[in-house]
Amino acid sequence: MRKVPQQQRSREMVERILTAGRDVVLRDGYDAASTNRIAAEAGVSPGSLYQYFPDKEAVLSAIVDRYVDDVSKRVTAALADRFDETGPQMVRATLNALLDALEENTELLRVVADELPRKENSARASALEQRITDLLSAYLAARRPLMRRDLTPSTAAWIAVRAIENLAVRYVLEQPPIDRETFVGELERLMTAYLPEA
Amino acid sequence: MRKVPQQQRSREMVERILTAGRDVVLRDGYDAASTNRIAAEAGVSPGSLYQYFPDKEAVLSAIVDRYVDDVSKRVTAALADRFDETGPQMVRATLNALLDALEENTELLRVVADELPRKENSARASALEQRITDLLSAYLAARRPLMRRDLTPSTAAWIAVRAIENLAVRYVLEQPPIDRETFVGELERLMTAYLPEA
DNA sequence: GCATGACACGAGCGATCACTCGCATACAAT
DNA sequence: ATTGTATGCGAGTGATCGCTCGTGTCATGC
Repeated sequence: MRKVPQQQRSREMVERILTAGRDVVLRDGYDAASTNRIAAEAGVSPGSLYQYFPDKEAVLSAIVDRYVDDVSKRVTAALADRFDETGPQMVRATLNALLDALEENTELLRVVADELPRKENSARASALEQRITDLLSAYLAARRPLMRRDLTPSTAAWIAVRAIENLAVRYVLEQPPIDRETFVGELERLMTAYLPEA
Repeated sequence: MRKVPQQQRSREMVERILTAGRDVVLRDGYDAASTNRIAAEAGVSPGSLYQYFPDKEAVLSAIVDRYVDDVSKRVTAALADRFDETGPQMVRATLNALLDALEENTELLRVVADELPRKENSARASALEQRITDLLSAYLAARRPLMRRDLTPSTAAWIAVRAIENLAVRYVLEQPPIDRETFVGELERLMTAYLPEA
């Protein structure tokens, strides 16, 4: 942000720009979301937009951040809630929270996951991934005595987290002929089979 | 292709355009790969480029197609070679072929997987995914008597193929602190644990 | 009510882009 | 040699883009 909006009307303008930007992205696609068009959609002049955003990237970044932060919070909250329960319950609860969050706005997910170059997302997404990976890694390390001796917790966590995350996103976007209950059950099985004593 | 090159020199020109395009993409990134720049890099005029390619998309598409087709062929070949062996061997051989193919040109993989919007890839990548999914699905169906009764082969195949593919790509691109032997072993375990009788 | 800074405007700048077209050249067949 | 065609050229077109800046309006403190 180039300048902090101080008056009520400017704060409202920033808000209008963000929601207009999201609307343009949803309606016309990510590539068509030019600053001029977002400003027009928001009923704001291009110059006004640049009073509070340093460049185009900042506008779109703010829009995507809102979405990713929302998903992030819901998933980490679900995981934290069940952190003391058994492995299968943890997987199930976290996965359900993730699927709920992703299914709530499939169109925005499609833009973020399919239209944005991964590069621009990696910082955001990998922040969440890393947080979850660390949590799971710690969890596994605590249970290490019960597990295979040769399995490094961080390795298992790296694999498990990426597998689950990607499968959940693909499931929501591709809508394969697998009903959700079955899907959740299978991923639970996949994880408990891989990490049997967790 | 707008026109089929008939003489030797025009075929060479098309070749020069494709390799120049790949070089530009690798050096300057996907977004910077404009038709003018590719033509300049190839030592060719923009007009000439458009004699054999209908539009920009066709040029970049041809470049990416080459790469994806190459990876595709190697992986399907490896899988077909081991199709009559046991599950673990199949997984190991296929995964090794995939990792070999991906590691051979990490930079191009990065462009295709990280800089290209997934949308533009989905047709290409999902063709491979679908082929492998079908193969694995048939394989599992043939062994169904040995397996859990409630597990639909196509469901298990969908999950297994996407999990392996994504994990392999991410492993090559992110280079997590997991050595390759361990990684292959873990994915083999992940699969054999999930599909124990396969 | 007046001054001051925050706010909003929108025409337009400079750059880039995908793509075209009129023209010159090289090749192949006769 | 001549002719028809395939090839190649590159300046140029029109459109779009991100972004600026000079101008005017509004809110706020005094």
